[in-house]
Amino acid sequence: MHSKLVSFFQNRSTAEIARDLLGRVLTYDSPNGLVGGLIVETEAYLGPTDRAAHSYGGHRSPANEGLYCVGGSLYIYSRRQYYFLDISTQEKDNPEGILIRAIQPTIGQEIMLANRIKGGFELTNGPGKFMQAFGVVDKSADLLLLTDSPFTVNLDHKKTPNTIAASPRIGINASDATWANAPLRFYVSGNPFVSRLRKRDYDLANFGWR
DNA sequence: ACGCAGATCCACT
DNA sequence: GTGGATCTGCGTG
Repeated sequence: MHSKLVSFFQNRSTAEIARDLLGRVLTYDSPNGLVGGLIVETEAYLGPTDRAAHSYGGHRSPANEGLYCVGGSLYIYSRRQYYFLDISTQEKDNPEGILIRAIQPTIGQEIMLANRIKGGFELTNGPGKFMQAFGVVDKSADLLLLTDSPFTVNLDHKKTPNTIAASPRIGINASDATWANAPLRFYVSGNPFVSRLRKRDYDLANFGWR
C-alpha cells in the first residue's frame, strides 16, 4: 500500500535521502487550490546523537512525535508565527528527519503570491517562507503519512541538479562544533530560490538544473 | 512564569 | 549585506 513511500524514506542514510529529494516536486492541496514546486534545499537531522536535532538526547513529546513516526510521515512545527515542514526518515521510533528548506515554485504561483507579501525569489526561499506561500496555517497535517496528507512528493520523477552542494545547516546554535559544522544541508547549486544564497552565485540561465 | 527557538522582516550601513 | 526587533508555542522550573 504505502510500501513505495516507506521504502524511499528508509533503508539508506537520511543524508542520502535528503540529497535524493532535491529536484522532486512537492505539492500542497490548499483550500485555495494546488500549489507546489521543485525541492531545491533540504537539511538532514540525525536523531538522539545530533545536537542540532529536535530529538537530541532522545527528547520526545507530543510536539515532536512526528520524528518518531515511520519514514515518510510529516513533522510540522511552528516557530515565531511560521510553520515548518519535516519528513521523518527511518523506521518507527528512530527519530531522524529532513527539513524541507526551499522550493522553486512551479504550480499555483498566483495563489502563493496572494499568501505572501513578497514575490520573486523571496516568495519561497526559506522554510517558513514557502509554507506561508503554500497557505499552511495550522498543524493539522502533523503526524500524517505523506500519502494520507494534503502534501505529495513525486517519487517517480525528478529534475536533475547540475551540482548538489553541501554545507553546515542554517541556524544551528549547537555548542558541539562537530554537529554545528556537519555538512548536512544540501541544495541545488546556483538555484536562486535556495535560502541565503549570494546573488553572485545565482545561475540565472539554468537555475542549477542540468 | 520565563526564556528561547532547525526564522523573517525592516531599517539602517 | 548586516544587526536588532519581533512574532508564538513549547519545555523547563
